[in-house]
Amino acid sequence: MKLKTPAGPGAASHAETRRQLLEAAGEVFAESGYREATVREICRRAGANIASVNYHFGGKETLYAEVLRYAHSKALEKHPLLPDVGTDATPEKKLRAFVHSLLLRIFDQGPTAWHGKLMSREMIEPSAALDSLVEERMRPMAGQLWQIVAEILDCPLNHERVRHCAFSVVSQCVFYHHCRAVVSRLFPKQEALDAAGIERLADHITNFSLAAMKHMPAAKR
Amino acid sequence: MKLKTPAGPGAASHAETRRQLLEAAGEVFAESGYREATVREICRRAGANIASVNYHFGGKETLYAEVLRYAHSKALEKHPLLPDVGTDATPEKKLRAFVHSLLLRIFDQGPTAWHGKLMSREMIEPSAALDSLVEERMRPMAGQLWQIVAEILDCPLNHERVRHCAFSVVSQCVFYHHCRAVVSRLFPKQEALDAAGIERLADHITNFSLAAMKHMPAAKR
DNA sequence: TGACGTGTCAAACGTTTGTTTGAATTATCT
DNA sequence: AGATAATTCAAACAAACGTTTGACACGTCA
Repeated sequence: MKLKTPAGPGAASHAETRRQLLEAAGEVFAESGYREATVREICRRAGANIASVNYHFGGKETLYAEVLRYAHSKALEKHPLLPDVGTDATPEKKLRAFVHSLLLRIFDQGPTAWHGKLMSREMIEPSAALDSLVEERMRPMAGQLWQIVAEILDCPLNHERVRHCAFSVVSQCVFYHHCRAVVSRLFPKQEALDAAGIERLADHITNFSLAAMKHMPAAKR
Repeated sequence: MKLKTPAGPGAASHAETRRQLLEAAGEVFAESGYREATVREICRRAGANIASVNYHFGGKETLYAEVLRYAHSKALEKHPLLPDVGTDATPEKKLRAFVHSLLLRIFDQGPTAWHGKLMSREMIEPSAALDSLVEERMRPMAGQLWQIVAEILDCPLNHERVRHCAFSVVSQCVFYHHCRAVVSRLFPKQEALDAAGIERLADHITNFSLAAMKHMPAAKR
């Protein structure tokens, strides 16, 4: 990897500049959204010239599409779909593992924390990239959860109640992330969601959902 | 209501122009977000001049704040917080009423369907207007829910568990709307959320949450 | 060395944005 | 009717945006 001296420009490689632009663009797009994000700010953070976006990607819109694909593959390589739970574990333990893993994925705060925010924006303003994202990443996840829930409920997999309860579980996981703007305003001194906070949140969601599924009134049909 | 002839303008009242601007702005802000929405498009839909936004509201940002407050009060007046339940009702019935009313507010599909979309955008991209909105509208709502939950849990109001469970209830309500892009892709023939569908969803969320709160393992502290 | 292709740079381009302006129009009151 | 304040209008404003441009620096091969 070649170091670029600030004063003497020039010798940075094609691929390296591309990568730095993608990383910077991911940050800025996640923070500000597509429209409010400016090419100037992206280039500033990437340490590149204003014209570099058009030179390397052809334009702002093409860059955004590339960033989504880049984020997708990065998230896949960091958080494999199948968590490490033995198939012989109790469904209760599987649910706990599923919830915890989902929370970790959502609240990932590494240097690439913009993946989650980018996806949140896709929820509200879906682009063409969401279709493949749902099919490749979310449908397998949903299938896993349904099997766990169906085991706990002792229901057939395609029962309506399985779907409802699975959504109830997922909804609690995504809530603190999606609505963090309101939550943090309601509780200014809310505990930071570090590893320990995520553990406790996972405990609450699991306990809440398990108690619910085991004691819900019988299905009407 | 007075019809305004395009050629000969004039006699629309101050309040009427304000209202039409608020309605048009609600639509456009919900469709495009704050940044992408243009004052020109808002004025075009309102049948008003480009300068009217600055004349009546002082600017785009002030208009947006007014639209948020307008949307919330309209939604609240259409679907009151706790409709037709007396203070002597059981906490179970109160919870059911709260959930149902919240769902109605979120999924309102009348000519003012932009309320929900507007709130979703505020969650992901909070503006300065969210602060007052949380304090004036959402904190009282949260207070009501806490009282109901505390009654059901038989806990003191400021117990951590009350807050967690209340969030679990709300999260289920907002999920189907917030993540509808994913839900509708997972189930292309998802049942439409008409009045009956909302009733059934309210039943599920209430049953799920009541069973959870009544049978959760005892609090650690 | 010299010519060529690649990547970077500062500057400028044309467009769109929110906002301002000053005249024109309307309503209200004496 | 005439005067005054309120409201609307077309036009123009400065700023910010994405994009384009032409010159410049560097590595490579003849």
